[in-house]
Amino acid sequence: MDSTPARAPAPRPAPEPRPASAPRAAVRQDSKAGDRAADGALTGGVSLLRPVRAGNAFEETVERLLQAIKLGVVAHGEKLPPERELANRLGISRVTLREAIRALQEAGYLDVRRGRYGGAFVVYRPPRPRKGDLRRALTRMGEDELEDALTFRMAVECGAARVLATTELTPDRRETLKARLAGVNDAAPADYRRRDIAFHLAIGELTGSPLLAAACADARLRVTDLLDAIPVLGPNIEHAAVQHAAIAAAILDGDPEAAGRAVAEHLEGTAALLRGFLA
Amino acid sequence: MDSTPARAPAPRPAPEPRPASAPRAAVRQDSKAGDRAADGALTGGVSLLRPVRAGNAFEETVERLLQAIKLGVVAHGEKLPPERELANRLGISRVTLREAIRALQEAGYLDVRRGRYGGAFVVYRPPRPRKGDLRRALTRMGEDELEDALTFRMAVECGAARVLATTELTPDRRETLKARLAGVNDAAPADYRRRDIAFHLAIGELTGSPLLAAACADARLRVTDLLDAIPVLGPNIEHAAVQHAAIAAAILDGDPEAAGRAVAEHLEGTAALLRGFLA
DNA sequence: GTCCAAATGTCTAGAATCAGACCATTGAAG
DNA sequence: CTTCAATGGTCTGATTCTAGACATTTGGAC
Repeated sequence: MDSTPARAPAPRPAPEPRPASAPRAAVRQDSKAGDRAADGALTGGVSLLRPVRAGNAFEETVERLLQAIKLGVVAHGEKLPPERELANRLGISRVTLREAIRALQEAGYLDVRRGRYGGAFVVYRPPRPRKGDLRRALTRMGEDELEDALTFRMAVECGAARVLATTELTPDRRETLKARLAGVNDAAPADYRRRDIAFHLAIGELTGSPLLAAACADARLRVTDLLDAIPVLGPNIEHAAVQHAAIAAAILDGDPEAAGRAVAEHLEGTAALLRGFLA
Repeated sequence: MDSTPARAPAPRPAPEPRPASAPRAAVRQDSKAGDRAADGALTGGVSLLRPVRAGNAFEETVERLLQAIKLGVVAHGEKLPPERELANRLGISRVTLREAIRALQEAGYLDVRRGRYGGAFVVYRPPRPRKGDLRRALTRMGEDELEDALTFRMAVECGAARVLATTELTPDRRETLKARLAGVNDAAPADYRRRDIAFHLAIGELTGSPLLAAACADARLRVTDLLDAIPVLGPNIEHAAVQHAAIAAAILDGDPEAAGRAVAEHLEGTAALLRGFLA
């Protein structure tokens, strides 16, 4: 602790649970909404006048990198892109990026080595879930937020699957989808979640729409902590395998409705699983 | 041009067209994707290592407010919330917000009055579209980006409709949906777009998921400039009315598949209309 | 007519962020 | 063993953004 850098004397890589100011009230049904529905002001203000930024650049960067690590986008043993390039891609200055990396390093997610062939290597494996993890994770995000995340994910992934099933897919892309499906089924237990994520993200990415791909990734990572907190059980895996197969089949068949339905069923199952562990 | 303020000597409320560096290649099909599909690195990096922020706070704020105005969330003659409150909701400092408001004022979107009952009043009506507007709007965003936006919107709105049709709706919410539908049908031509937007946004908002509502708003505003650039024609309105009715009916019926299909058809129509004007 | 509340307008000090130049370390190639 | 290229490490000055105090304007209530 000799030469403390300019800022962030105690950076918090796991951003403290937000104040969550008001006590939550399940899905408030804004009763005034109906009044001026026909022609008055739109209620849209709620969605448009929301915060422009989620936090300062440092916090958002830590969050992003942590997501990339937890989702397995950069797997254990791999390294992040060089600082200069990464800073560029993230649209932030190198200084800020380095602060974020340092925070993740101190939190034990990264191992930074210098010199040629150096870099920021990921040293992190999803921990075996322990009892109480789920409760703790839920406390951090709140019930409303969970419902929000689940609903969001349902909509976005169903939509993506539907779109993908409508698209004329190149052989390349068909292969990718099949490979990802096989990947999940072949996965060792320790790697299951990562492969599962890969399959789900593929649906978004194969549409060729960066916006949609980003939305799918966003939707998924909002439930990562929760899902990481429940054990991967045999029967669930088998159940999921059937559903995954149905999703892939519907997409490859070019049947949008079936694709949407299959995804909905699958995610409904996941949501039920989560709720089950909470009850 | 006498007393130039501290910063932003020439704030650009309509952000200059991004460099769009490389010549566009329609939906690049990344042929390397298949290789490591099964177990290697996810391609997800594309979505996760994207820019953390879209610009500086000032630019993003201008953009947001402009969207709120163009989407009609704050209609002509209404005023924005007080600066302090708005700055709070947007999560930025009052100084930054004021700069954004000033820029919009100088660009002729807002009329700011002080004193009690003062505020920033919207003085803007969507201009009558003129020939060439569409081309110009498209030049600003690029073809890839247009396809991206259309795909994104398709997925998100279909998903939202599906979710909404699955939900048990309160009478209140059913009424809101019906009212918005009626609103579009009753609209004077000048107000048509605003009411149309209101109907579409309602689908997202009624799900009760802020994330989903925001995604729907985001999806819609990415095509606002384009849609504002094509005239509102009688036959199209009638066609849209039928489709709107089908969407609402499917949702109120609780038929997710029909809802998804109806939205897909409607948006396909809109997309075709756009492409038609471009061909 | 006076007062007051609600709004915009102004200022300042300090923190966060940036761009870019330069230094230090490392491991491979020659 | 020397050299070199790729990488992380450090520093600095300028810019942007923030928080909060304080000033001014306005129109209604009494």
